[in-house]
Amino acid sequence: MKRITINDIAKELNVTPSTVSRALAGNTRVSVKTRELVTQKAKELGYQQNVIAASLRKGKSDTIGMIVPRINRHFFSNVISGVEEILNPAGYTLVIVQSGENLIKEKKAIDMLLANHVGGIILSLSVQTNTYQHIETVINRGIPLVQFDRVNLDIKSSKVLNDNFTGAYLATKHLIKSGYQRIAHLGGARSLKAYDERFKGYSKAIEESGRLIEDALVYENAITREAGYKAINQVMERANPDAVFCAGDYSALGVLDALKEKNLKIPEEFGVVGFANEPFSELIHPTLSTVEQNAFEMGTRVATAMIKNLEGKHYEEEEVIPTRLIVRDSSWKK
Amino acid sequence: MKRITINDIAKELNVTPSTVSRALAGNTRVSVKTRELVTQKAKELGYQQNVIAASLRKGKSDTIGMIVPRINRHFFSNVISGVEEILNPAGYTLVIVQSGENLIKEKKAIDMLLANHVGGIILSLSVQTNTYQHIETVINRGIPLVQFDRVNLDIKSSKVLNDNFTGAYLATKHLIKSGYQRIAHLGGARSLKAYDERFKGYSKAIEESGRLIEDALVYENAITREAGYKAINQVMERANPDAVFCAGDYSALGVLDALKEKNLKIPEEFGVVGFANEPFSELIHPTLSTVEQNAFEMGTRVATAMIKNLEGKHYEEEEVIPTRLIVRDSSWKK
DNA sequence: TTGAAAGCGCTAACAT
DNA sequence: ATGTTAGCGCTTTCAA
Repeated sequence: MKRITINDIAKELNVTPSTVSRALAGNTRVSVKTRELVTQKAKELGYQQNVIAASLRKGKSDTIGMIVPRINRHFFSNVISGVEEILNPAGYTLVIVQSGENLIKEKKAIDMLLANHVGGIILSLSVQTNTYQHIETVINRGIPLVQFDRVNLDIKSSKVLNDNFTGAYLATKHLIKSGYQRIAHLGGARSLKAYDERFKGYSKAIEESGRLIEDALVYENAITREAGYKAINQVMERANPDAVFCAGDYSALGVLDALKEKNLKIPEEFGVVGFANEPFSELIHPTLSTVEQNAFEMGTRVATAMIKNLEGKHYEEEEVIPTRLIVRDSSWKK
Repeated sequence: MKRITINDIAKELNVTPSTVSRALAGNTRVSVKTRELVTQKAKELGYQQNVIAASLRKGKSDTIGMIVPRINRHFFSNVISGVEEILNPAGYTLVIVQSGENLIKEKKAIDMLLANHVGGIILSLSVQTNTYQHIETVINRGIPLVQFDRVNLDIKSSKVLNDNFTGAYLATKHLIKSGYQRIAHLGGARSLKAYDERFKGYSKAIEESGRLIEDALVYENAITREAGYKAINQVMERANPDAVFCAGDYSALGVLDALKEKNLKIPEEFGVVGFANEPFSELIHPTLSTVEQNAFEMGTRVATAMIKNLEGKHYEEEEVIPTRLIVRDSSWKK
């Protein structure tokens, strides 16, 4: 079962491959008649362009590489959907690779994508990433880069970010308004800007209310359910909180575990707000107040930025996607 | 910033590109010394193979295409992880495309992958798919195909399936043993084998217990939360069930909504078992009994089957991955 | 408006 | 053990 090439079409029509190539590309320097003839014959023979050959010749491809820490996270899989929504209709193909939150795998992923001559790379850094030469390589090769969510600000590229600061600020302010007095914060690794911003949003709200940031109320690096459970227990022992803003829904889950164990009433005796609006957050009991990140929209913006880069070059805007507080049963206090 | 090619290496070393190519491929017909020289120079110059050129020349590539209905489903994203786990270390690259449960997008995805000359295609059919020429095309092109989960049995290819039948059988049997009398079933589209098998497993267990399959207790095509809610309300009106086996966790969620609305005690007055072990199933209240599908393992098996196809050709085994009943609070009755 | 010719970077048959 | 040569399928100058 040999594949049909432009040469086959050329022979059948007694023209040259060049003409066929041009006709197929819709080049107006080919007569309308010939173009029609070619298109029709192509369809008749079941011709399909050999993208590989084309991109070898052109030195670039319409394949875009995307590196994410994990594909099975609600946030990332929705960003991916958003990216595809824009990229596919525009004629681009998306290759997705997982770094698994691992620097070495991230480097390999970039190597692989470069070896495959992708037209551009979309990247969200792994937690581990603390060295950036592999990313500079992308820039140096002149390949468009769009960073999102977990970005490195020093690297020159388009960036699409969540408004983590405002999300955290609103969440904390909401806890304050609800009447909670001693509001704790379970954060993530502050080396990542996303988590640092959430901490800053928390701090701003606390300070605005005329209170002090107490170190004893803040716990860094607790983003899993287990870590959240342990962290809140420690904070409760040392700082007597009556509410907590968690930098992630999973740690909030751990907090709920601990509170139930202690038979504390939620939200009457203790308020909880998470971050990310994971699907489970509205399914658990009590339903979890949280911050929505608009992952899908982020994806569409990322893709749009990539296309601009691909077309015009040197589009280095930094976009911020708004976040939105969702108040549910874990924090609303009459 | 020009890329280093084998020609550059060849010139520097005063050998021919062929030698470099062979050396890089580890061909033993090149002297050990030359091989070392080449490898070192390649590293020195920062050489990176141009995969595009290689695969144009070889007429095939190490890129494997994978088409799934949705990437943001727990099951599929975990299958993907499993596939990557095997494929990446083996030197293959995975391109993931979503069909969005849409036949037209599925066709386009296949076209795209074929145009990109992928070495093989991994596929799980969309719900809509009822025509199969586009898949035959893959076979006719001689490109290895591995189907998983949502497969078409008439198409000749490797297949990896869940043991839906046994999962459903065990789930239903568990409800029977727990003492429930009138066990309903909310199923999916029976045109998909997966859902048909679940229905059959349910039927077998019911019959074995000496009861009859009552049409009024069975509801087809309810796999979302909303559909589950509506379906169970209808079934309760017409057939007086005291338990239900749902073909999916989402419909089970809808069932729980309805039961809570009616103030029925779970599991005392009504038992529920779902299917898929979605992450939320152990987070909701009551925790949901369900059937685990071992998505990750399925992925590793799929990848292994693909590699066998890639190497030996015509490996058309049909593998079945065991499922496992997980009993939680929604069904255990003392 | 079309053709001729070259070449993207690599591999593989066929020498030597 | 290495070199020569040809060509994968396409695009793109340059020429006509």
